Amino acid sequence: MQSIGMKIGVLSRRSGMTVKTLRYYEELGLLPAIGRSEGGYRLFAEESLQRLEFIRRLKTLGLSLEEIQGCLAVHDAGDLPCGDIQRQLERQIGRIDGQIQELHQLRKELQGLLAGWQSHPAKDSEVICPNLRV
Amino acid sequence: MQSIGMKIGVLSRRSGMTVKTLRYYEELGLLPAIGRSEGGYRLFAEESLQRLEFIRRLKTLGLSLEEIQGCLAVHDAGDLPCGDIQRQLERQIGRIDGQIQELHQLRKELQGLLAGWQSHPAKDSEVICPNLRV
DNA sequence: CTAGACTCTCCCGCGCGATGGAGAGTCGGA
DNA sequence: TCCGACTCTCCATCGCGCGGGAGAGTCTAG
Repeated sequence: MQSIGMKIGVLSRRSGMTVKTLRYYEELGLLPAIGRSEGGYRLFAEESLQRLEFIRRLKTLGLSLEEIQGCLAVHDAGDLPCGDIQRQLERQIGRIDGQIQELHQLRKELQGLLAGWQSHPAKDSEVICPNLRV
Repeated sequence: MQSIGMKIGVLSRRSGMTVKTLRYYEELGLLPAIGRSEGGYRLFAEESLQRLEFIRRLKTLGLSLEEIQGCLAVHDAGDLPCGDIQRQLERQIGRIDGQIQELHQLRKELQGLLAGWQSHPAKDSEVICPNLRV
């Protein structure tokens, strides 16, 4: 007695992802089906559940589907993807640091403007908002 | 002798924004033209330059075109938009703080994972990456 | 008068990760 | 046999701020 794979609706309920999303992932190559039923239905292996947990986890960590696909390709080649994932996560920290920097910079600029803000400045026909001088 | 308005190419060169962008802004109602020439060309007033500087400034501060449009509507009603802009900038600071929070949270999570990362963990057929336990 | 610069409208595409719906086919239980 | 649940493919849409290009018309200098 061998497993013949589950249909997409079952995988959807067991994984908590929508049918649409699963088809989308399959289309991208993130989630290979083991085949099709006679009627043309996708059939998925049990391992698909692990795979989806993995995808979900890396997504919450901010990786793109493309990056996740890279990690899965290493896994599918039979290797432990840990090294690859480590590099991706380090890259992700770098991106986050960059974004935090930018946001701090922007926040500083906004704070500076608001610090000197005058609610009722003299009108100046040359500018739209005297506080911004533009 | 009165100004008859400038064509879009002139405004583009003087403002540093592309013709496409100017048409887009006009379509959104951000940048009203004073009319059309006989041949159907958009004609813009000198004030369009101030307006574009204003838009550019608020864009660099992270406001959406829709929010900017709100500020310009106040201006066009004859009022100083400073109060409105102040509220928008405060909102923007709030959004930024939220984003910074999220990024810090995510960074913390990533750091935590990488801190205990093992380059060559024992293989575990139940998971794809033992370091993530998924 | 003509070449070429300029402008017009209209429609498509991008990134990213999906979501929604139409219309058709498949499957299982009563 | 028939209903309803399920699945299929294909195509469109979202947000956001534009960019590209086709095909047609307009203006201006020589």
